[in-house]
Amino acid sequence: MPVRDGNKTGIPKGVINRLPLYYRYLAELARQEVEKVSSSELGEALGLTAAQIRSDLSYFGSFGQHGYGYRVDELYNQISSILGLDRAYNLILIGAGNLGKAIASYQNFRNRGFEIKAIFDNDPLLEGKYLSGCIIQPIDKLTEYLANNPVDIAVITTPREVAQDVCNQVIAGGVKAIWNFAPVRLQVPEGVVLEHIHLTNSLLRLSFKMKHSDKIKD
Amino acid sequence: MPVRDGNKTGIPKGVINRLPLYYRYLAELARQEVEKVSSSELGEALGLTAAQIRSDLSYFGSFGQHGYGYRVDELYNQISSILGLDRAYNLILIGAGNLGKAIASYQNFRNRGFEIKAIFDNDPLLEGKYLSGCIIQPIDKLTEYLANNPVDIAVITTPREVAQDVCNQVIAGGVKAIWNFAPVRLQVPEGVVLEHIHLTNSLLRLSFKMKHSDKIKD
DNA sequence: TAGATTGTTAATCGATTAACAATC
DNA sequence: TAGATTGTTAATCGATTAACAATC
Repeated sequence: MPVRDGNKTGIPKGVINRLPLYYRYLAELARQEVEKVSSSELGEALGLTAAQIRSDLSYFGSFGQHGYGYRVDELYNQISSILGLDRAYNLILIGAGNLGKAIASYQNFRNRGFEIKAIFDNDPLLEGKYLSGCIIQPIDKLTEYLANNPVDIAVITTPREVAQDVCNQVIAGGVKAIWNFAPVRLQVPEGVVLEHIHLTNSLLRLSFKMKHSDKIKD
Repeated sequence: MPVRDGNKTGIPKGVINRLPLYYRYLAELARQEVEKVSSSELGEALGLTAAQIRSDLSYFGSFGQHGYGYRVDELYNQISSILGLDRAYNLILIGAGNLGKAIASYQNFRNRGFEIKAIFDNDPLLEGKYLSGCIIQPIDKLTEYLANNPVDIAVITTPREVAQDVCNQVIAGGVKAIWNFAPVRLQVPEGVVLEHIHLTNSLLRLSFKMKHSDKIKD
């Protein structure tokens, strides 16, 4: 499995954004029991060039066959593995407000091996209630929980005021990945990975595009 | 107000992503009653180069003063206007499940002039209930509503199966902007703008980063 | 084999950064 | 005026695309 690039230069962000697209489209093809696909067919379907798809894949190895294309099931498995979907993840969720409830109830993640194991919230009215099969615990139980249970990903759906504090706590407890929904740029040390879903920024981009739709690239 | 670029080449995506950052940080500075800020101070705070900030702003005009920097309140107002926040928007929300409820209850948008005026859902159990001050209506009232009320933005929080169909309906009703939370790539005609929040893609990126944290750029 | 499509290199394109004249 | 910082051009960097030898 020759890899185009050592870990000197790294994987460009655009590649990381496109991998989930490939994954999802290949999942769809596999469901339809399509056997093979070429980079130009993939490009056609996803609005990308064939060259870009081949180039993206070549960061991770050679998965196709000259003159044939890619076997759908094989490429799907390879990309699943590249995305880290060949294992299960333990999640905890901090903040059981509306957004936290929505995420806890969302089944798409669970189906792919991301399971919420514990939920924390500071509201005494929520304490002891069940949400998606988890009992809601007060946040001062968080450190104890982290000391006794393996946690891969912390999902932060708290108000912005406490998000950084919660973030620091879970990092202190050894969590290495944070999925943040609070509207604040969290500071994390080297070695902790972070994905941010920022609803307001997205809405502001939409508003911008409405005002400037004539002069937007792409 | 000399603009660096006609609408020949357009505004790069990166600029659109950064404008909300500038907006939010300037709002914070204004709240703290800071009077002036330089591009290097902004860059420092946001993890960007001073040159990039000046370059981004120059797409829209010249807002600074040589030898001084930028007046916080003035730049804040200018960026607000660039983002289209100098007016109000009428929103409708289709899909009153967990995610729809979370968004309807989220006050951050309303404070900036984005107001949800109507909510639609196909579930007969929800019909007639109130959510954030709106009565939940069946989706077959949607076309009639669009014919009689101005709608700037449709928020789609339906299941993926019906999202494209709902999208087509609102576009047929004249809506020019769609904020999509359903896990599907919506097809929209020229002239309709689209912002997509894709929770699963974000989680897959996080998973990827966990597996490859050693070889990621930036 | 002939036809097709990969993987990869070279060429192109676009975005970021550095540098600096303009100027408050 | 001297010092500082902008707005913009030129240089650099990185990502995308085109081209093609390798090969199934």
